[in-house]
Amino acid sequence: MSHTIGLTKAPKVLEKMAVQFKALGDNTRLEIMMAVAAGENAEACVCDLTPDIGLAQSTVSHHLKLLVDAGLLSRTQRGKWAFYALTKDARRLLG
Amino acid sequence: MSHTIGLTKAPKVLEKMAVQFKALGDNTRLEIMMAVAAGENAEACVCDLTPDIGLAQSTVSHHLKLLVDAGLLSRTQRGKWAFYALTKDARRLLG
DNA sequence: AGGTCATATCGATAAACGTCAATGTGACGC
DNA sequence: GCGTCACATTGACGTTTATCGATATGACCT
Repeated sequence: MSHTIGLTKAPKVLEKMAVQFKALGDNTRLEIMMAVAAGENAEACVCDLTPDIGLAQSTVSHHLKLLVDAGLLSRTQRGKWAFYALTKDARRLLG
Repeated sequence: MSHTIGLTKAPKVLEKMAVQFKALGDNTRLEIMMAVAAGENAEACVCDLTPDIGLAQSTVSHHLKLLVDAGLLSRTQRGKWAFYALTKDARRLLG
């Protein structure tokens, strides 16, 4: 048992952590995450998110893609709408 | 009991979270954190960190200041050396 | 097929960021 | 006090990022 609390990670793991932290390291994206979490069934579509966030639809879409790529949001298409929900990683990091 | 898992936070809290996540959202700074955690007594001085990281001393110093400002590292001067250690926030986020 | 609605992508622009070399500061030893 | 060592700060430079408006895609309805 070491005193390092198992904090030392492989470069690949470190890279993923950096991507996820970077994705959450932005006020707008944190607000998006909160808005998604607060949505009905803990999910939300862009049409609900955009007015909440108060930025252009293209900007919100851009942030959503970034969060999905980081593994923090999942995307499900239902009809015309795209629904986003928090992943396990996101709940672990934000809990 | 709500389904939002208490994820909705006050703006001030959100701001602090963003600052901390942003600070950790960089490979170099994550490596610094790991190097500090791996140091003897879970602390390290700039002279030890700089060769580990492989960047200019001024760059390492810059990142250290950023991490201290984010509340993720503490700084203690002992003689000529400045020792850095992980804060509780840092251990919670990296654990 | 054509129209419309929801979302994604593109191109541009301004601000923020990571890095370095050079210089400043502050503590120690002689 | 003077030189030196450890670290911090400054100024500059190229890269990345957040944002927007405009345009493209893709699903539904008639």
